[in-house]
Amino acid sequence: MKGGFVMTVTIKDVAAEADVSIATVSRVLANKAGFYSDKTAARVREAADRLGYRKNTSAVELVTQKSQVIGVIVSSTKTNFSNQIIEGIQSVAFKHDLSVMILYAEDEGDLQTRALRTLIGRSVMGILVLAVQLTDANLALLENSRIPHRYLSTSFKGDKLAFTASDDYQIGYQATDYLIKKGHQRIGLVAMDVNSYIGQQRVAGYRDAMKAAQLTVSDDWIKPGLFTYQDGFNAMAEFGAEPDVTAVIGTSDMAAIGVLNQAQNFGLKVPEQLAIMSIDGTELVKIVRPQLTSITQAFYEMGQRGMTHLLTPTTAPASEFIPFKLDERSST
Amino acid sequence: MKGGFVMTVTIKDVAAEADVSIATVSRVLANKAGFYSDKTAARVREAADRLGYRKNTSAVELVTQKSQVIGVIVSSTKTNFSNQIIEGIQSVAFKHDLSVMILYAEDEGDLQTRALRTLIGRSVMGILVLAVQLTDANLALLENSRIPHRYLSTSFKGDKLAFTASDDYQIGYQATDYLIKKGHQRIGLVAMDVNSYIGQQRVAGYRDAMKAAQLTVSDDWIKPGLFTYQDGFNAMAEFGAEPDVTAVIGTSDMAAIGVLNQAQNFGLKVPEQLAIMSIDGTELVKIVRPQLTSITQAFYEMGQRGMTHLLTPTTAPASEFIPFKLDERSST
DNA sequence: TTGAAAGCGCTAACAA
DNA sequence: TTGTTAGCGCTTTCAA
Repeated sequence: MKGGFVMTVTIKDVAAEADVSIATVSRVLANKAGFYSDKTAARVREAADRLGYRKNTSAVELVTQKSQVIGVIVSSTKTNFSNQIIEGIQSVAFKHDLSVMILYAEDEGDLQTRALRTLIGRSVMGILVLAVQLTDANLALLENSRIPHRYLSTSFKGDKLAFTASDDYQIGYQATDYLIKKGHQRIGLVAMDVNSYIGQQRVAGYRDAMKAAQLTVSDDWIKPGLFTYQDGFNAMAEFGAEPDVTAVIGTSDMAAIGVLNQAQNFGLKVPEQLAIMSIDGTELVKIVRPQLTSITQAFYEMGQRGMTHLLTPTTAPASEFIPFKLDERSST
Repeated sequence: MKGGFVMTVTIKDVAAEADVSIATVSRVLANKAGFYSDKTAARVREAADRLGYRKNTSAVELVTQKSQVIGVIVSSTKTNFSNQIIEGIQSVAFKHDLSVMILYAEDEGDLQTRALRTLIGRSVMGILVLAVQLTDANLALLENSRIPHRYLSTSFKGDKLAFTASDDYQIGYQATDYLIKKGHQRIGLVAMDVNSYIGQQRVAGYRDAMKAAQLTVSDDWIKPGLFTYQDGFNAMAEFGAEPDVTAVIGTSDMAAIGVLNQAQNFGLKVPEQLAIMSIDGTELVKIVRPQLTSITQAFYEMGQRGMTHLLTPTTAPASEFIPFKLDERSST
């Protein structure tokens, strides 16, 4: 009460100060409406304020056996659009008074395991896995955790795993179809990770669109990578100064910009001599010249909807695709 | 033991399984070396594995009165370089077996308060405030929290607050000085937030460098903003197609790119008719054409060092500047 | 080297 | 509407 150094003030102190029991304090502070009178509530809140009381989260979580935290596992490298998704997540979390705990991991086992264990150990109330491809072992770890979870910006075959993502097959298909309608018959597709389901789906969409237009695909129009700027740049370097294709789809914004820069290094006019389009549609496509036509994914909404579904498992669809759009700009 | 549904396994179950007391289990699992024999330890660990035991973080934190979590408050808008800083933080956190909890906030009171309360309520062991400018009330809240904390990528006058940042005065000075040495005498400085200490310092450095070269500054060479692409773009629009300046410093990469694009819209040749340089030096400066000369900040290292200092308060300097470098590219 | 037991701060029966 | 009390799962004296 008078002592020199600051003790942490507990519910007990507040109870004493307000001259009620700790149970009452607990009820008031947890807003268990109906279980206390207004006067008491006021007294308690005043006392709490006066003492500078802060609820001890660990204690609450221990006794309730759950935490008001949503865990997000995100790749640190593919963070170009992750921010937008996370903002969407945060916006919903804020409304529900939840905290968001973000952990970085890669497409690599150790960090994933570590992140997962951290989250599971904290009994977070939900886990969102954002654009990272879990190893089989970690997938099992998560699935067995009994913690509600959902994958964002990653889709899976079948309906075992719940995800909220863009339909990458359709992305591949429609990007290609758009270019075909523009008159292109020889189209490159570059920098996707063909070991990922996303990459495979985009390729499949691309191939089907070509086939639907009765166009034959040459295998070296397809140049894999890891969605990076450098992969796009290198892919274009392989196409050369007199490319066999008249249009190239970069499977990420950075990749498409890589293509663009290398094309310009070759002296190719975009879009006259080479059309380029991009998949993602972050702000980056607007800061390069010419601005890139893009498949624009609704990342913010993806975060919002994924988070919302995580919180309402009963009404949520098992999995869901978020619509994307095609924004025509100056590169096609 | 046999029942259909999975109960959460506690230290007690492990103790029974290994036929020791819970105290022993606790000691083994907390690696209190010297307080148990090797055989016992082995038995305990086996039992824990067999049962799939996971330590309950809330319980640990409740009893030890501290958590193995570092809280990071970050702006969601200025996230261009935040990722790099966060990666630096994570790398150190990983080594020390700490979790990092990232909360988004803005230069706006409510979200800040919320984020701060969340962190304080969890008794995190440290807080890193990353490039967000706390309001006075929230500054007080944090300072009074008794939780170790540090500001990253933000500096302050005086030595009250501990920070790890770049020396923005020097950044402003050296960027300007470099252009002067290149022969420029009329230099613009655009898009910094002049309400922020960072912005003020950069302007001060700029002015002093000009003065040192006996150059007079015209006030409309200085065009404030919020470090955004649009601010850079607009600033250049104000300079016009026949700008009064021969060089412009964008106070962020995005701002500088805005300047670049508007300059090119005017048909100005860069760097021949207008030199442009950028402050930050993220990957963005390399994907535009021409590539931008930049003051390159060591963000990753900033995160690493800031985090390290947070963990070793006794040996850490009160505040520290992280060296930056000047990378000459094609825009000057 | 091990065990018994107290207690971290809080919630939630149960009673009153 | 309020109070009493039994834990939540763990760490840490204290004793053995």
